[in-house]
Amino acid sequence: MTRQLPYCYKHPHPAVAVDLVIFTLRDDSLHLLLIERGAAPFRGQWALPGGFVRINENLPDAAQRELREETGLSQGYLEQVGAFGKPDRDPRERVISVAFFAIISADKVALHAGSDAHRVEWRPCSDLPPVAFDHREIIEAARLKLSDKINRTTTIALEFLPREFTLTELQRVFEAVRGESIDKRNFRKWAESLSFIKETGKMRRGAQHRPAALYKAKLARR
Amino acid sequence: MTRQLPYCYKHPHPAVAVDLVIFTLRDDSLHLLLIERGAAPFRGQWALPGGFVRINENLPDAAQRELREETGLSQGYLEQVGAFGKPDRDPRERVISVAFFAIISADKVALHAGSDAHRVEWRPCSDLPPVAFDHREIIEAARLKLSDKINRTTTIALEFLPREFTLTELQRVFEAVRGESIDKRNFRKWAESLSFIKETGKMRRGAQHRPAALYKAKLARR
DNA sequence: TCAAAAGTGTTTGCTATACACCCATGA
DNA sequence: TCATGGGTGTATAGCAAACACTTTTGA
Repeated sequence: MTRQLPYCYKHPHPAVAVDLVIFTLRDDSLHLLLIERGAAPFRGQWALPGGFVRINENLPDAAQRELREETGLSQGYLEQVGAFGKPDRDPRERVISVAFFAIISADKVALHAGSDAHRVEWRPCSDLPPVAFDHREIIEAARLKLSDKINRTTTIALEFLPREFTLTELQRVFEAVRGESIDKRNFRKWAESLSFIKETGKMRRGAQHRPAALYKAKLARR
Repeated sequence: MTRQLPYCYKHPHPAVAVDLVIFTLRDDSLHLLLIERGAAPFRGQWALPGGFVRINENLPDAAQRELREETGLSQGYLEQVGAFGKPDRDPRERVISVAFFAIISADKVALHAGSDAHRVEWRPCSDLPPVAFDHREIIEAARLKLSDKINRTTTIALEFLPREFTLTELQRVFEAVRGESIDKRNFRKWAESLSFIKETGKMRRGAQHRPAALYKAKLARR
């Protein structure tokens, strides 16, 4: 018995996990990463990537580790959404989940099917399948937090974009996150006042229309 | 051995606690509740009230329970701040703390010294003593969240006040939370546009100055 | 030459801020 | 009568939103 269950406590302890809501922009719309669960419970259902926190691991480190395991990315914006702990949210045992949201730019992702997952897929936020556990609730909280955050801390919009980007691409980020379209002239006037981006002098050519000026962050990222 | 440590798991589990940042307004300034710890670790030091989450208890319920144990109040605004989980934040064992902030009106408090606390005191936010664990960090996060929240969700300002209040008292709430003074005429003009308060028709008399009109929430609280 | 996105200004209304004096009361 | 907070209006500047046409390219 002690062989199989070697960690003993005076009082009952819950397990603690991290779950990740990983956002990206594809085809001008907000997507997030779901995995198809390869093990019970909820085997075969879609769910957020996540896993248990190691006993000496900081919460953001655990989130970072899961992010790397699912996407191959070792950097990317990460922010805590909060703790979710309804007693029956996991049928196995009491599990408190600390949710994080992450933002990554679509051009940098290499998806890895994890050991306990069949498939890993980007799904549009506007059309999500049913998800396991209380992950729907976590996703809603993360979306709220993200749209709050992008309004306050405009710079994180850049996390969705490659190093060089056009103003229209930047506009699409705000439109996707806010879920509404923005007037082009008003947006560009407002973007001029942003102090954290600058023109590169280069142009993006090759499309069947007028070339677009390329911008980048003033402070180098990544 | 099994007698003393009867709860056994295959993997190590952290303990999970809730900690409370309980705000109130006293003498026109923001205060929060601290307890003097009566037991190790940090015996004799000031700390936030809190305790372990029971194995079948929802997180907000645990916070509500702690709030009641410390203040005698069974209602009051409660909102999660987030999870704090540095591996060494508690010297006893790995403890993940889920912090909540609460708002209560000073006129309703009956402080109870808990079983593991010597003293329970209101302390001004502007002049806090050193606190145990990572509670300073939790307090800062809670203050940020509170001032965010009061700007977005104006109605929670009422949580600081008795059922009937004057406009000056309401102004003091915003001033204390924002940490800056507000022009009286601008405030009152803005307050007129609030749809969730109304005049009672009554006046607060008895002070050595002109009586003040009393207001209350349009929707009955408590 | 056509389709498709890039780029560009002005007007209007609302909201935030600055600012100073008289009023009603209790001691 | 005096100290104390209660109560009131106007002017200005800055920001958000509405709104339409010309330009440049690749196919």
